[in-house]
Amino acid sequence: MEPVRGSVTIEDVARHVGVAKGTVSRVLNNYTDISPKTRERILKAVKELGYQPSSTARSLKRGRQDTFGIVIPVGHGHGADPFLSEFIDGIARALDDLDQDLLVTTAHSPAHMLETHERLIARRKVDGFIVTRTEVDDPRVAFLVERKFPFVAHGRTRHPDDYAWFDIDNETAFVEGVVHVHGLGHRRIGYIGGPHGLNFARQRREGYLKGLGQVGLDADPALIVSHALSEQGGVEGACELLALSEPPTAILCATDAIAIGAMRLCRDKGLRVGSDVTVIGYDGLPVGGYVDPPLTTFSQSPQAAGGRMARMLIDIVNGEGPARPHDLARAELVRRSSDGPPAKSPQELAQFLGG
Amino acid sequence: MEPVRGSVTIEDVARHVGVAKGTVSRVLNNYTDISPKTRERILKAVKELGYQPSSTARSLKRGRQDTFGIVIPVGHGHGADPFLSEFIDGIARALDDLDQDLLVTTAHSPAHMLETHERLIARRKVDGFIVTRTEVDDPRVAFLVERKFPFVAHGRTRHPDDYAWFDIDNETAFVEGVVHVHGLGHRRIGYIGGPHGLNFARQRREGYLKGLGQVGLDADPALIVSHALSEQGGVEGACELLALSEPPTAILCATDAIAIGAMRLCRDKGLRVGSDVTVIGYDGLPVGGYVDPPLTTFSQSPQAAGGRMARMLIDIVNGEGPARPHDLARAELVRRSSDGPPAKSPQELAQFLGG
DNA sequence: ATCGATTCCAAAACCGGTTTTGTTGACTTT
DNA sequence: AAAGTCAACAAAACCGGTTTTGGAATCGAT
Repeated sequence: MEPVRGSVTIEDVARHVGVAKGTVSRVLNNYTDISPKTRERILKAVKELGYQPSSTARSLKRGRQDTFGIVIPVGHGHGADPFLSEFIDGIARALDDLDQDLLVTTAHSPAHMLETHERLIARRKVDGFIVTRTEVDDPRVAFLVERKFPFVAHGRTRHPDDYAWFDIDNETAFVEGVVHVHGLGHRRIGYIGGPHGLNFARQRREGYLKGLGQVGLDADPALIVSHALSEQGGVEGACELLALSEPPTAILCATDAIAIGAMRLCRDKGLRVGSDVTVIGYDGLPVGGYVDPPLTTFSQSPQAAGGRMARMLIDIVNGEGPARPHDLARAELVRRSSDGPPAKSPQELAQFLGG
Repeated sequence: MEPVRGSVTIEDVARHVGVAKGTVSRVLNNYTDISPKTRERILKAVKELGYQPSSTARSLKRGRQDTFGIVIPVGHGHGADPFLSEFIDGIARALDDLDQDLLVTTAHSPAHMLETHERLIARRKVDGFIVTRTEVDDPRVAFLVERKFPFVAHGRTRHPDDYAWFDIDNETAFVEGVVHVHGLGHRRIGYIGGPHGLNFARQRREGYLKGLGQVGLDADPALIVSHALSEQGGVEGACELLALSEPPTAILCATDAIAIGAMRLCRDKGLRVGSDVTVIGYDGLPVGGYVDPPLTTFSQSPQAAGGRMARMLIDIVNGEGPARPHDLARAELVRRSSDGPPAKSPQELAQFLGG
């Protein structure tokens, strides 16, 4: 059961030229102590024989895999996260330029997730990780920090100084969101957030509150609700907000999924989204362009984020630049059609819904 | 610049127990020529020291990487293919059980794609490939067949006997599609297809034609149009079909993207999709559930496909089962709301559109 | 008591690279 | 002319596993 070993090795090249294999290696790695003549002959032979070094052998000696890992969470049943696929796309593209590869693994539970990281480290399959969807107390981050294993996290945790991260300025985005709808004429502005455990959810809520302060509006606790980060959560959140005696005319949602659910409920109640009520999401998911009306949202270009993080990670692994780089990117408001000046006052809205 | 070599090696374990490292290896690989006593001691030490073999070293000797590769096409600008992300999800899940990993790479052109496959083979980073979105004359398939490198293709090419594939029975699905809308009462049934170069597009058209024969309808060449596999293509296709003097009341589309474009055009023309005109897609993309009305489509569960292909590939690499397994899965009609009995006859439709 | 067969394991070879160490001849230097 | 330098490469060690080879101890058979 001999494994297929058809490929040409460095030994073949060396024999073909009549030098030691170490010499071939030195040429290929741009050492300077080889005469130009020999160098040429070796390079020629390499091309002729179509030699490519075995990354396995090279890894063994150098202790580097030229591979990064990403572990994506997969739920029971519910499909792949559309954000992640574009994110991975961005990482892979950037890595292609850097001659690195990306190992993608799935995990179905937090424990399994940790286990997978551990396995990939122990088996030495990757040089670093890209950690997605960071939580406030993220066990993966804690684990990797403790093991001193290179990684870049997408999002900050409770202790953001301990490691490298790339994040979106969630807070500023929601400040802008509030200012934007305030500018459109809205005065009752609601917020549907997610579980407080998630860091970005907390930051977005902070931004919402800060924005209110900035435009001189008081925060009404009744206008702030928290639900699951899903369409269903959006439905429930909107339902709760619209049941108020003085309902909001604009609803800021922590994610696009929530916003889509909220929009659906509004429509079901007979409201025209974009005039009767403004709904704004966050994520910039492509699906937001397909819903009716197309969703106005904050976009953070998953591809760009992935690419940036890949480059940060390689710098870390190479020991270039700061050991724990931080990068805060700005989300951009993508105006589609789910926002607009309020067509009804909160009172009229309540009356309409009541009748 | 010494690379981090903190991890415990097989040598450490051997020294700790007082045996040769070969002996440790034999225990770990379940050889039978080690006494139970020694075996126990070694296993205990392995657990104590938390030893995990280096996959790199193991790969070097065994010539296997326990890694499969997938190269995904990325276009200029347009985002990641939502089908692919779920597909990858399915593969990664299946591989997790099989103790394999998945290397994901991107390619921005057919040439780059070939080059990437070649690089991964030459560098010996993967044991096999999963090839997505096969074309009728697919250079990747030709290349891999010629190199005799293990792979499983998603879809058949012109020479389907030369290699292993997993495919959806496109033809049968479209036969069913025609039978379905015929059962709803439609008699003018149109078809918007894609470029003939794509194998699945051809098969779907065949199925459409066969379905017409089955229900006793004549094929009208005017009802068959080909456009790009995109929303824009769908818009153009529907535009062409609705301009006919006797337009179709049902439109079968080769992909969901096309169907979504077609639906949009119908709505823009004032038609109610699901009653005035029936539109059916193919792919089962999640986005189909968000459009208005939700799209009726044929679904092929990307996850299931990915999982199945991963298992096929590992059998091939292990030399188990047939050398070139084939698997044909059935697509399922997911009825949402874009189909229904025709509310208007073709004549009424033409009149409505003309007026 | 001797021999062959087993059992169990040590020692060494090997995978294909990279890196360290050693060697040779040419070229300076005093 | 002897000693020291340097350029240019060969040879060997090494990375951490797996596999082959070989040998000592035990055992049963003759």
